[in-house]
Amino acid sequence: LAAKGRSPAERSGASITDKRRLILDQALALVDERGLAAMSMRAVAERVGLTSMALYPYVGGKDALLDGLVDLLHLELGADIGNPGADPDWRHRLRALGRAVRALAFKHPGAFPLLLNRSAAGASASWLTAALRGVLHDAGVPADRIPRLARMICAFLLGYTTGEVTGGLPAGPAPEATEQEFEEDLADLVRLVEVAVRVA
Amino acid sequence: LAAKGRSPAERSGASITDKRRLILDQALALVDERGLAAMSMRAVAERVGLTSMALYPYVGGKDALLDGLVDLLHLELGADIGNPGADPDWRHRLRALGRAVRALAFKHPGAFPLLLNRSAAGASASWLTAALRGVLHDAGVPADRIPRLARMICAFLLGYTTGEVTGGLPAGPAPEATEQEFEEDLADLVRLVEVAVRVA
DNA sequence: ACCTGAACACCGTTCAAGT
DNA sequence: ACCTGAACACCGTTCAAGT
Repeated sequence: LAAKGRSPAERSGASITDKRRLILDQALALVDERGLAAMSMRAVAERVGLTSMALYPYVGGKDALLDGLVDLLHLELGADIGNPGADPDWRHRLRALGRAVRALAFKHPGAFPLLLNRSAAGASASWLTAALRGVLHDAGVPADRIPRLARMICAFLLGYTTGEVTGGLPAGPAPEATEQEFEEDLADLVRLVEVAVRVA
Repeated sequence: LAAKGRSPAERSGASITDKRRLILDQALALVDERGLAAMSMRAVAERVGLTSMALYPYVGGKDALLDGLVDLLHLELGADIGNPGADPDWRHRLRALGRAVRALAFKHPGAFPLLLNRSAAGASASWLTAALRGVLHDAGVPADRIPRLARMICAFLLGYTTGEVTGGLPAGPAPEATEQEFEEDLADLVRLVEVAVRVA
């Protein structure tokens, strides 16, 4: 699954950081396939073609590895909605953001709950907040209300989608929200922002 | 810490289920004091005064024990806001609900994230949803919108407070929301409900 | 420089055996 | 009936040793 039998630091590529990334990618793939509980240092190492002790210089322990996965998820989220070519309609952008978060959750159901469970320290972590604040700014929300409202929406999106993926939200009849329900909920979110503008 | 040197099933009390509860209580206390990672079967057993193998008949494995903790949290939440003597003002009740959830999070920061991370299957899990639906009903939200809106608010409250307790929400300057910020956010939540009524 | 073997102190869980 | 001892297959992590 990893690159074919390459020797370490082959051909003097920038491999210190590349290898770290390779390990993180394989760890995420493992979590996607077999769940978070199956992600042991030994299992990750085997997937990469090493022994567990060899991972430590690159990812520094299991806890740090989990933080690395959180970073990876944030990066993927950032890539899914690139800043360039942004829709001028903030309503569209807010919906797109919501859909991107939800898509990430379903793509990585095992790892996604880490986002809300581990502190969002990394620089890439603030991407979602930045995007939300941009949306609120364009919506005309007064500047002093933007940080709090962005935080609220972030909490809602992560809580909602985490709940879908873990079953943590006591649902009605269906365990998961349907696509359509989610779209309606996004519409309510848009309305909340519109109210925040009018109240100003 | 547990009851003084009682023999098992002492005096033929209803001890099968009592002992289970005792174990769960001690497990929660352990998580409160030393964190979720420190909660091993062996550590819980030692706290109760048994060996780890003796726990299995009562709580049935570690995974089931964690589900038991989730149930305990839901029960505590239900007790914190008893149905009787409910404030007739739905706005007050909604705020009280939010504060109760937040208080629970800070009382059990280690265990609280389990609520969103594990499926809410137990009967006591639906308590929060039921209370929210009651609030929305009294607010005059049309019946067909209540389930979805209750789910949204639940997702928001759990996501928000989990994020506070874990640091999982990329915050602004301060890591945690202040009490006052939270109150303002609750006010926004009330407004969201008011909008849901008007749109009807 | 990069990796491994061996070892340590822990896990969750089982099952036969104790009282 | 209720509990334990011993054992199994795993963990995360360290460190001296290999190449």
